[in-house]
Amino acid sequence: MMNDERNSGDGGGWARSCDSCRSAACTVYCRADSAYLCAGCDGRIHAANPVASRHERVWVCEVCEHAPATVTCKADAAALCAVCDADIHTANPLARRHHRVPILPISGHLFGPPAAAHLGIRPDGFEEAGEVQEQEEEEEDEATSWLLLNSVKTNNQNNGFLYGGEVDEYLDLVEYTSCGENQYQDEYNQQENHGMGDGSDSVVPVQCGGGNDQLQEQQKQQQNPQMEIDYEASNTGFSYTASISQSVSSIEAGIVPDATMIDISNSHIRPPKGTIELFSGPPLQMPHQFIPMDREARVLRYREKKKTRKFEKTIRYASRKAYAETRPRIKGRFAKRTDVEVEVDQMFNTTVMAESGYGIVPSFYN
DNA sequence: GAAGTCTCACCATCCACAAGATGCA
DNA sequence: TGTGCATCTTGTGGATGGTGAGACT
Repeated sequence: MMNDERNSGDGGGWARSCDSCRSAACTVYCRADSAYLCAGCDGRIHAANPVASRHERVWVCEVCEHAPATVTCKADAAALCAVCDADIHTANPLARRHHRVPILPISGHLFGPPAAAHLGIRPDGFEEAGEVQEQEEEEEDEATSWLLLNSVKTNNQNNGFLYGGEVDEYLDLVEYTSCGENQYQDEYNQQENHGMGDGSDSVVPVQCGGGNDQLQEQQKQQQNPQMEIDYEASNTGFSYTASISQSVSSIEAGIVPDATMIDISNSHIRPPKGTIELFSGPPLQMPHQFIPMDREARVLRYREKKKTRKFEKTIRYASRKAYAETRPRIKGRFAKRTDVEVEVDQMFNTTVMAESGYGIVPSFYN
């Protein structure tokens, strides 16, 4: 199993397939075995015995997905191979300022978001000893780095977002935990069990980086339900949005060249914690007519993706928003309702209930 | 120092959720 | 009487938006 050389795996445009199961895309490279493994096989093989569990593995490069990562870019929060690192961080003087550190090998069980692992954060949420102080210093460098990059982007035409640049890659981690794992699951469960807009405090799937685009996309998905897996392979790989019956940032679809489109929705599997079972089923079907994506396209997509992320406020409870908007205020602060207002409110509700037969909880589904 | 921009705390109310209490087989 | 399950009650904390104050450019 010698796979050290780049692009020696499967077709150039696709993520290298797992050397064990040959079906899923690899996520880690085991140095001891000289093997590229998917998360499922990695967990299976390296949990088999104590010796195997000590094998040091590294993440596969998040850009090309074909070579073991050699460095972690703190600013990008991404693990990159030497070639991608050179490509990305020699593009301009500001990119060269990104703080990169040699990739930290992973040992033991590989569960939990990759970001936490390759950023030196243990799965239990605690940072590794001795890294806290160092990270404080690094954070300053990062801030300088991406802020400067932002200012440059401002001069470019591709901007308009408050949080462009490098920091969004960190926020991807938040997205993953708060949106991918919880929100989407919750939404799916609610839709599955109750349907939309059943009058309760409905969760509004406004956006997780996609804004209204995602809402529109969701509506499309509801019209044409299907299981879909979206993985932002070129990004950090951690903003992994495994969604059922909804997904796919239309932003991506808008900017990624056609030649790369197929790859977007299929080329990847880096399942984070709790999602391995979800993807351990039948391997993804590769389309018969896929167009290989070269490195340039990947790097381009990687960069474009970072530029087009949106971070708008997410309204989780439309009813609360409605109540907040109708609530009396004093200098912007919520004020207590007067008795008169309460009475009027009750009268109104009584009238409505008499007419419709049931109460109404405001909901903002359009 | 002035002007413009940005960030954040504040407030009352609603509701999801968890824990405890209760009833029944 | 003890156990397990379902239902009800209660308490807690998060979410919500407009405004002003302060920090910052």
